[in-house]
Amino acid sequence: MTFAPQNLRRLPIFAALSDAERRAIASAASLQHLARGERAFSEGAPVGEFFLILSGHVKLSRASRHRGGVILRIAHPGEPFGPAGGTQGSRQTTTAIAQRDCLLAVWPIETWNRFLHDMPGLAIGLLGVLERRLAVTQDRLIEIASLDVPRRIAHLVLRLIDQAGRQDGDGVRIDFPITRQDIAALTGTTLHSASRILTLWERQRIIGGGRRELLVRNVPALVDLATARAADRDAR
Amino acid sequence: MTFAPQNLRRLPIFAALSDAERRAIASAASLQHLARGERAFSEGAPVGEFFLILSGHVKLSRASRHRGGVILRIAHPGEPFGPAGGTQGSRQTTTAIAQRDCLLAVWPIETWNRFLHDMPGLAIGLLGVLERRLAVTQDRLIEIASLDVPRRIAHLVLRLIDQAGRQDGDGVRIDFPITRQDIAALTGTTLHSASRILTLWERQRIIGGGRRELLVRNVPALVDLATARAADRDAR
DNA sequence: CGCCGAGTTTGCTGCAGCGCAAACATGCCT
DNA sequence: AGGCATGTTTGCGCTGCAGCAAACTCGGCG
Repeated sequence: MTFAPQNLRRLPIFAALSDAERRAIASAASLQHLARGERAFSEGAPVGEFFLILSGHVKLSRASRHRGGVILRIAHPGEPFGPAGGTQGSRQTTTAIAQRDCLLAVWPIETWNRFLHDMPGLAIGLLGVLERRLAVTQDRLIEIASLDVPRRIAHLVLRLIDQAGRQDGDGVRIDFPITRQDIAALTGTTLHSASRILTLWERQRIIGGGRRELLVRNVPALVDLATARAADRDAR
Repeated sequence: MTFAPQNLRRLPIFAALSDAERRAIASAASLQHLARGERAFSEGAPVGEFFLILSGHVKLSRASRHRGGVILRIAHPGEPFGPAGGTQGSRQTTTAIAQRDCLLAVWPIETWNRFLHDMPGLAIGLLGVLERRLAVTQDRLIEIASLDVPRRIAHLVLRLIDQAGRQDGDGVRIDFPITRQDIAALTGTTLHSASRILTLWERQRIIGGGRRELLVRNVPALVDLATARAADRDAR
């Protein structure tokens, strides 16, 4: 994605703005490159900027004393991250790490807040984005609170397909690198449990891939695994 | 709380509005009573109204085939519920049940959306509310993903104190009725596990109360339980 | 081109906590 | 005042999965 006003129009966050407003926002942005593994900010750091992903994927995680850490979400191209709306909190609550090389649009937080107050459509757009984010977070909360580990992972993979799936020959490829550890941190389990389950599914030809890769060969089977009632216990 | 514009000013959602705007919003509302156990809407029903709690507490829950169901949040006086921002989704994703008798302000969703577009300050206010809600939901996600059951319950009780605590003689009382089942559904565990833990804490004089009641006698002890590293395993 | 480290697989063991079952308490309704 | 429904406690067995340990594999770097 190039960073031009006509592309910005396609983004939900900017949908309710006029062309002039989009141009003003675009021209106030600076671009930032982030290599894989680099971080845009760390947990606890003062909030200084508002970020929008132009290309790449950013992992937002929080450390937890027990377990390795939990991933709150993975942000995809076109999505903002950093201070949710810009209005609250002066410290970052998460650490942002690039899953792959990224190009980011960046605004100083004061500039962003000025836009937010001057352009009513921006608040509306951001409201929609936050609503959607809240809905996804709530879904994950329900899953983690009520499903066992295999079902949680099945739901996660389906969500990843939805957010970042790309048709690829005989299946759907998740188009950014993701480790078993990441999958564990996204579903509230351990690397070991996640690895076991994915290996099993690979043997069943439901998924494929390798190191840092994830390819879903049989989506319907995954849907079954995600939704089936306990009673179908036919592992191995 | 009476439903008058000068009281509305104190609510975060209306903070950025002018008096005239608040009056317009107030005069467009209708009032609705909800007895304990009654529901404002059910999961899957079409979204028709935007709700604001004037008094009482409303439980927002979602059924899940496994487990009894999960509580997404408990909304308190001054908080809106129903369609998050009003902009997305035509179906309710949760069921809203009164934890105790409630008085609600209600707007038809079209009216609410009109306000949202005509009053820039309203979108800003709602944005802040959603940000806060998202932050709380994320906290819960982290807890449930990384902490064991006793710690999750300790965190929950502390959060309840924060949201609905009222000084009461020798301790802090949660000022709405809440069952062990509710506590289980808020922390992703079973009634039985929750009961065991709370009974233990009652014997240790950390909490008290009875049927549908919760009184915290020793807050620092709870903070310890919530934050202590695994290593302090001194039950009984 | 071989070493090294990051990522992954696999086995084994123990236990937290779920599932089931049943008794019990307490407030509410008639 | 009694009966009933709702909420709570408690016991017990079983198991999913965390926790530890170790081997293995691939890709990249010197």
